[in-house]
Amino acid sequence: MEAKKISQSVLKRLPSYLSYLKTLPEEPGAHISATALAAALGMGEVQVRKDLAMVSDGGRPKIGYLRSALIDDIEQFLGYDNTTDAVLIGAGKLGQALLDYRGFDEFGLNILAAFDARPKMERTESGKPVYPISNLSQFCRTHKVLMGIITVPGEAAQEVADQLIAGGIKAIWNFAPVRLDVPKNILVQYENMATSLAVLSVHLQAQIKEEKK
Amino acid sequence: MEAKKISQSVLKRLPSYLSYLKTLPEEPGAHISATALAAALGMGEVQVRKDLAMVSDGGRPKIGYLRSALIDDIEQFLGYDNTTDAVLIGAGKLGQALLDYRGFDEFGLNILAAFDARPKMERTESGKPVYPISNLSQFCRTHKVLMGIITVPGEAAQEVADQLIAGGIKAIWNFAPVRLDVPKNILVQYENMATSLAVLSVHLQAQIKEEKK
DNA sequence: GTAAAATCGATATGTTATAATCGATATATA
DNA sequence: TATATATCGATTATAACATATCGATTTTAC
Repeated sequence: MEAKKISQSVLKRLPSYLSYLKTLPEEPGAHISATALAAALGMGEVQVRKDLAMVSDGGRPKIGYLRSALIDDIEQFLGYDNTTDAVLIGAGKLGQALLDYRGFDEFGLNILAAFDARPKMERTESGKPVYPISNLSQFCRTHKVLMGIITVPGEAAQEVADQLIAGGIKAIWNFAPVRLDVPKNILVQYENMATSLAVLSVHLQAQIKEEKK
Repeated sequence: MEAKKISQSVLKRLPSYLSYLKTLPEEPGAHISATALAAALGMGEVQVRKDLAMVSDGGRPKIGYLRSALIDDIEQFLGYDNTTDAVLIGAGKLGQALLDYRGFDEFGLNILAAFDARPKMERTESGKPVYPISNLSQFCRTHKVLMGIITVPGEAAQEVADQLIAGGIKAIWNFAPVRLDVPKNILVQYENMATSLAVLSVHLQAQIKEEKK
């Protein structure tokens, strides 16, 4: 199955399928239909079928997809089968939470080390080293790191990004609440709590208004 | 300016405008044009104009929008002018990071207290109380809390959600990597790191492939 | 062996979001 | 005062996306 071009929307739905499939028991010959998947996740069955058709080619009528094969297909498509190395900058609470999160290897993500302007410790709880930020771009170059995770305060984020790019990084996962100015071949994925809050807030306002009626 | 219905996409862009506007100097009579905003954020100027037209009505040709009025309009639209109370469940690293984040009041969000299955402390660094989870729904009812923030491990998330709903909550901000089963008048906003990772991962795969050529 | 049921895949339709174009308006400058 | 310029706002066109419908295929049950 060779990918051509995939829309952002489809791409963002794939992890849901994957995570649901993994909750299912691991019976060797177990199959699952697009219909069943759709019902379980509360989505349209046509959409699920179309999405799966993008990454796999194994659906059989009356049977569905072979669970294990489907998992492999999605993981391969998402590139979770080969691990990518990353560095994290900003060893505050949020940074440590990410550093010690054990679930990332499931996504093929391996955080090599953390950097901080003023390291308070040599290693995190899970044993990841914490270096001073001055070594950052050097480290990225020598270890051929492709991804940087930014968890520093907003004021420092742009400078960190610049150093990451100088170190040869190709993608940035940005938790700082600022927009980064980067060359256009660098992908920045914003983990934007503000947008989530906006959605929630507007919903709550509407609820409150509704109740007053 | 009374809102009718607004699309999710527009809604999610509004915080960007707001945050950019706030970085501008606070000169009393300062104006900003939709064109300038678009250029600064790297977006299409038409889209910006349409978005702003949804929440404000003050654009004047050759002048643009009055900065302060525009900020007020967006904030009012997003409901950031009246604060909503929230509780947070799961006082691990991520939970503490959110508890101690001082930026939430800017969004009208006020976290009253944290709950944990096994509280390790009475108060967090910033002085927020940490209670045992058994008091959760009682607390929500007596304080009329409308929003719950879930930062527990995936296995515990559904049970926490049930208790929140029993306590009368209307919206859930879910950081646990599972889909929650809730009544349909309850809004669940997923803070889904997996989707972000998927986007990043696919981009990196493409980059690597590109380089090999 | 045949019929029924269920599922896939493809095509078609409708809806929504994005982008482009054009005229109107207000300010600044000559 | 008149003209040029920049910006808004509305209208229209384009594209992406989600949803619905249909036929083909395969398994199961009788």
